[in-house]
Amino acid sequence: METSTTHHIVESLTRAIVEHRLLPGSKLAEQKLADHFGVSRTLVRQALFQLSQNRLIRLEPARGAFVAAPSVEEAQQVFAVRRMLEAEMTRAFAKQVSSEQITALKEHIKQEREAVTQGDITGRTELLGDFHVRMAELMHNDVLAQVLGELISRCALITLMYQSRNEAEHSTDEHVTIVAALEAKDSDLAVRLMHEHLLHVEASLTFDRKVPTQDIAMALS
Amino acid sequence: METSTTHHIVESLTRAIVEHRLLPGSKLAEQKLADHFGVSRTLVRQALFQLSQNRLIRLEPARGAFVAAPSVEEAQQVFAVRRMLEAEMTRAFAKQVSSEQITALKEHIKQEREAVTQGDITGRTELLGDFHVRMAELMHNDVLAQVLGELISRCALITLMYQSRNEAEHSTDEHVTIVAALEAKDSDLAVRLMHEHLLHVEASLTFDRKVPTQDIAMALS
DNA sequence: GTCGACCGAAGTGTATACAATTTTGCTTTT
DNA sequence: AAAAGCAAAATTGTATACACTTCGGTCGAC
Repeated sequence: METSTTHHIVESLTRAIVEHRLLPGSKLAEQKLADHFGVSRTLVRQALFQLSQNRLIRLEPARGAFVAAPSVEEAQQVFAVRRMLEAEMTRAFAKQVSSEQITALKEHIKQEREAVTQGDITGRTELLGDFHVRMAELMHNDVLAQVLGELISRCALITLMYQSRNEAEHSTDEHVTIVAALEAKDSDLAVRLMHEHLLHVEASLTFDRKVPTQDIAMALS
Repeated sequence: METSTTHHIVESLTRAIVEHRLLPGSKLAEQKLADHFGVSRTLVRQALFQLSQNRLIRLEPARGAFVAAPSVEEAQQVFAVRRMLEAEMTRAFAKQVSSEQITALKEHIKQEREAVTQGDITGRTELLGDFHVRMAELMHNDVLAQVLGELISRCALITLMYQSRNEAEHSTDEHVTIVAALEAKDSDLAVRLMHEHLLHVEASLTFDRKVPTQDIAMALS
């Protein structure tokens, strides 16, 4: 089951949504998508269902699929969960940190900087989030990595929508200080820095509301 | 989108899997399920996809659906994440605890006891897990409640498989002590008790391996 | 006697057809 | 002119049809 065609559709729509070519509230009509991708509605429906599980779209019975507009409350709840989870993750990480792990994280940060300086907005947002997932992976806890990944992608819409370049740079700087604390095996400091980092990211999100609607064919070009 | 027919199929299969009428490894053939539920393969496939997202089944491309057999490592990782998350949840809960919340938790524990004494194995496992979700809900953090719910259902298979009545009673007792600590606003104690509670639950799981395969029609009766 | 290839049955993957529901725009009524 | 009603068009929900892959077994070669 589950071919790669569906996956391609999911990826394509995800990018379109996350890059705001499809604005929150836009209707995603099945036949139009099917025509665009040159497949049947069957595959489109599979993809839409998958996207709904990722909270990127909302499925309304008998009415169709719409690009999700995550609420401020939801984003705040996500960040509350992340603070709980990642504070403890950081503590556990510090307890078993190795030089290879530090090297890997530093390497990741290098990529972040590159994306930020190049103005690659989608890439930098993804990389900034991946830093946290990377930590989980380096601890060899796949479940943790996956849960974190879901949480991050869950408010990717909001994060992407409202993160300025300055804030992205600030995030990378904070990643650097966290890694430094980890390298020094100062777990209390690392935990505190991670906690504050997440507070900063949440605070940097300016919770405006934008207008919905857009043309599908245009957005997917 | 998403009607209630598929939901019924999901519920029915979930019960069957969780109650071990369908053993890990069993093949779930689409046409057989469709016949059994009196629907087309379309709806069965929707249900199977949903179940795969819940990790209750595995979907292998072009081979079909099989009841999942969560590995020991995965269960341990899930518990590691739960300890991280729930320790901090407990701390946050203690900081804002109200008498209504305590009452609600005590009421929940009463239900647990009832299920345990009546030997309602499925019910008691569900209620024992729901205690933790209930805490999240009482904090008005839906995201937290949902993430926790997913984590718990993710190893429901294993938990259910290997939890004896004695262990269930022990869990309820520990819930009582946690609530008592919360009521006394002793957050440090509550956090420690929760942490130990989760260690106990994990330790109580005897990680045997059982044999697979079973007849679908039989299992769904 | 064992290994390998081929053939048929069974099962999954995708497309299409049909039914049921919602949406839309026009007509009618007040 | 605004609102309500109705019918046609569009869209979603479900079933079926067909293509393609996998699985099992038999037959034949070595």
